[in-house]
Amino acid sequence: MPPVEVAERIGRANTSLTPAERRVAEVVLERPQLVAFGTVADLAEAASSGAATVVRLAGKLGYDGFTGLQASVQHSLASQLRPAAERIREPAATDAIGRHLQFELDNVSTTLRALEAVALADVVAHLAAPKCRVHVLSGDASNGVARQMVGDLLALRDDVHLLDGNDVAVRRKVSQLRSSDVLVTIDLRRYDRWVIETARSARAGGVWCVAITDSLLSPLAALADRTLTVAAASGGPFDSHVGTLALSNVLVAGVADRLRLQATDRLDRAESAWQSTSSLMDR
Amino acid sequence: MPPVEVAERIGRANTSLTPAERRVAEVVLERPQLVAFGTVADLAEAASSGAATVVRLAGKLGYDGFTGLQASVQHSLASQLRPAAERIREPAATDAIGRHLQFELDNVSTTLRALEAVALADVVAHLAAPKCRVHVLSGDASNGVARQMVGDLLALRDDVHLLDGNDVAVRRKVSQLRSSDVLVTIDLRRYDRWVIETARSARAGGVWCVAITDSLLSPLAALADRTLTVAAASGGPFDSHVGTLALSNVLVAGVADRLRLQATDRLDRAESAWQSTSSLMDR
DNA sequence: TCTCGACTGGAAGATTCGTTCCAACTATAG
DNA sequence: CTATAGTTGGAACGAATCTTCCAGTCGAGA
Repeated sequence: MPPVEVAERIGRANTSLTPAERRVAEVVLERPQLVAFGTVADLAEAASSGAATVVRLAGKLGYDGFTGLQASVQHSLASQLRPAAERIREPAATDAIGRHLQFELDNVSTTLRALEAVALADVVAHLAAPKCRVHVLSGDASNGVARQMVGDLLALRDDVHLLDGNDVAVRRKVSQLRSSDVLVTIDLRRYDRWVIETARSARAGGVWCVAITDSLLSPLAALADRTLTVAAASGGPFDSHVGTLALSNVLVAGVADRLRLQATDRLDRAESAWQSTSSLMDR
Repeated sequence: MPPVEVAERIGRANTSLTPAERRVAEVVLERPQLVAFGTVADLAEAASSGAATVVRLAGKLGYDGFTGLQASVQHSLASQLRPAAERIREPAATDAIGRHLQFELDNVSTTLRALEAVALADVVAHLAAPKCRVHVLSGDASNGVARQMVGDLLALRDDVHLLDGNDVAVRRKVSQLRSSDVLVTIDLRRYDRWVIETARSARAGGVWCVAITDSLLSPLAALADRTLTVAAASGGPFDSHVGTLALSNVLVAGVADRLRLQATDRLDRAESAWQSTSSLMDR
């Protein structure tokens, strides 16, 4: 939602900006109103820089001083104002992007609204249980989201595993499950047979199962101890897993909240490891 | 569309306005941007009145001079500028789920609104190019989303690869890139150094690069041919990649649209393979 | 360690802007 | 026709803002 004109120029000047100028540029992108309505001093304060730096940035971007930059932002904002009011009356989304936007907003909204607090708390409690092992099982279509969940949970606790690989490997892993383990199964309509069967055999072994699926009528829901439903409507050829990922984020945040002490310790250790190898960069 | 605050006051003072003041008030209602962005002189000229009349009107409306009137209009305009339409419906943001809901809705909304049609078309064209190979490179935190994208694209076309594994493997793969290839790099702030360096060396080899990142000021944006920005605000400990996934879905849908014939053929073959092994179930 | 260059923010100067004052103008009542 | 109250816009004043200049600071390289 930042103005296109200035965003374009900032992107072009990206490499030639000094640190202080970069701070100002970030504020310009993130808070355009401050540029449109505010003054040089306001921007400078928000960016923790001097007024001169603000003016220099404007010049570097090709504008005629801060006045030129401000005029550009005002123009962009004004053009965003009219259509905004008119689009509200007209919910019809003609363009492809707008159609996707509606689908995805609806997926997120439907998925999270359907999530009940008690169900969430129950699942989180199991995922945060200290001595259990967590296994994530996913249909092929949602494999990436499942990996995302595993990765996030691994940053918070040990013993989180994705059940994948070939059929033999999965069967071997499932045979090793303990009754104290937790299984998260993610699969939507057009269910993968092997996923269902794997989940069923795990359940038969006494593993506590939570299903993340598209309907309470799903075969997954039939064998799970808890079922969380997701919306996956899409404007494209495949199901959208945006709602699923949003749900995963809520679960992960819940686990992080429960494991605050251990998790922060874990994160700190990871952080210091990154620091020592300087494998992360801020800019 | 006119700001409620001033409209209210103008309506209240309706009868006590002089002719010239009335002309100014009309302009204020019909062209609020002129008040928000302009000066006393601008308003006076638009209303064919003197500057003093403008100031007098502001005082009559109960504002502290023109400055007060302008501040009021700016405030109203700024509130109309945000995607407040979705937030207002939400009753409150007290519970954890509601907070996540707001974050994720905003991520999706901001990300897809920032997507320009021409940029989308350009990226889709490259991703759908017949003879090129597509490589996806991702930071650790967005690994799952990257895999999701690779999986979806693989359902539509050949030669889509995720650049991962150990450092040596990645370097080997990068060294094999051709100038006709396409590289999709996904990484957000706290950029993984190896991702940036890998992308840079690929770019040096003439590979067409698209960056999916959180800001135009990202180091990725500096070296990419195209940059798509995503919003990743989160109520949890980690960045949310919901917006990124939504963007990926739009890209995938675009590619599917371009490759309709080949893609449907591909999907049909996959479908029949599933059918023959009955590896998918409807219920 | 020293030098040179780039970067940065404070301060002065120039400009614009908001406010106020007041003379000119208009309309209405006597 | 005249006088008075109300209205209006130009002009001056003071405040705020933008711009420019410059000395201090930091870091890289010799």
